[in-house]
Amino acid sequence: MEKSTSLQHYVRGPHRRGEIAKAARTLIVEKGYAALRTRDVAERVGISLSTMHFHVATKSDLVALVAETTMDAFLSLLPPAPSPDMPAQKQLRTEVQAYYDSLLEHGELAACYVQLTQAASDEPRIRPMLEAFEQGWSQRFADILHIGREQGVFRANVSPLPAALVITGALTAFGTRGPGKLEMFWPVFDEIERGLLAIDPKGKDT
Amino acid sequence: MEKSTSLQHYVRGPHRRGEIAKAARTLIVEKGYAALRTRDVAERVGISLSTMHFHVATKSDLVALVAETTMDAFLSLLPPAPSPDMPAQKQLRTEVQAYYDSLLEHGELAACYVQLTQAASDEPRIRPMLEAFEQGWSQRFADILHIGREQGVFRANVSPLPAALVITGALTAFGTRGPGKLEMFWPVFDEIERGLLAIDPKGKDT
DNA sequence: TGAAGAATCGATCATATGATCGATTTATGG
DNA sequence: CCATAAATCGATCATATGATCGATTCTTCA
Repeated sequence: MEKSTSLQHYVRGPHRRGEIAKAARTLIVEKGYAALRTRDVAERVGISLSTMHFHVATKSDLVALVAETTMDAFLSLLPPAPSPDMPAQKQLRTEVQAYYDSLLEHGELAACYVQLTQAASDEPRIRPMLEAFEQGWSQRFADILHIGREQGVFRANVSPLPAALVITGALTAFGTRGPGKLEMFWPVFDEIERGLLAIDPKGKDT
Repeated sequence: MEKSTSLQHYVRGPHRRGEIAKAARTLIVEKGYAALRTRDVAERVGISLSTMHFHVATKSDLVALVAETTMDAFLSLLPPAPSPDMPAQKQLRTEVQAYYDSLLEHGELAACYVQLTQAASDEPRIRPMLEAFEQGWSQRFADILHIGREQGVFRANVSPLPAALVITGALTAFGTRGPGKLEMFWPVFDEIERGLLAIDPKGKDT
């Protein structure tokens, strides 16, 4: 239990903030925001509580840092912005697939997002961030739906924004439920898609 | 600040547990489960911390008590169980209307439910309760959808359970968002309904 | 090479919080 | 009307937790 020989103490630059943010996110996902302890974060990084406070002054700052990095990471996983020149049904699938992949490969992000939602009552600073994120995400779906309606692939009476809220609402539910519950993901999306598609009897047009 | 003349101390019977549960629920809704303090609950009821512990031994017991009473209260607001002999579209509306009413008149219940979801990590005892509740609620919608499909009011290719998850997922999102966001409730539901209804060209049958 | 500053640590503080204990007060049945 | 149990309270404990302080070690660069 004695210190290993090669411990390279003393990390320079802003690297430690990244490590701290990551550790905090992991702990938030594992035990929930309510159980987040600055001590545990420091221990996870392998530094003392004091050092941790040196890099991130207060717990409030820590939460804000986690919120920033988490949502940035999430946004970087999204496909290109919706385009009127691409088939809408495919764009919808792609968008949802990206979310599904994020749940599989980066489940921490969605799970952490849910926790941050709870943290918002303690930390009003992060609320605007969360709202902007959620609104932006819904808008992507609304854009796709609008495009698809123009293209005639979706029902003519689709209301883009409400329909987008249906999608984000239904899919967000999978972020909260633990893994294993993911088996209903595609059945749920398929059901949504069936409800959106224009009835195209016999594939004839006009 | 001196004790009012007529303070009827000493409440007999199990009445205090009810008061405590109610106070705890209110506080959970106001400030979130993470900020729930046994002291605050006691103060809200108007008793000392010791008395509070006399009636509800531990904080864990308190949370379990809140979970029980909250879900019981919620269930009591639901309409009669789905019936194959009634028009499914109307039953669906009724079911959703009941939920909407509960959000308006008893927003504490849905809000508290969301908080209890978070509490589940600290308090494993309440997890089975929450799961049973959620499963039961989704099943009600699944039953209605199945009935409606048989009746021909809903698409023949509706999958009851996935569609039910779409509904509960989309509607649950309104429980988390604060009031004021409720204006999108019915547009969202109308969109869901449009996606479910069988195309009934010109209202002719067979 | 030798300040100067960046990074780290151990010790400690101040407070919050769940829980316990013993004493006291009140209602109730016999 | 009084003895017993239920209900209440104040004081206190034990611990958890965010934060601070001063000393120490390492890195950098002039």
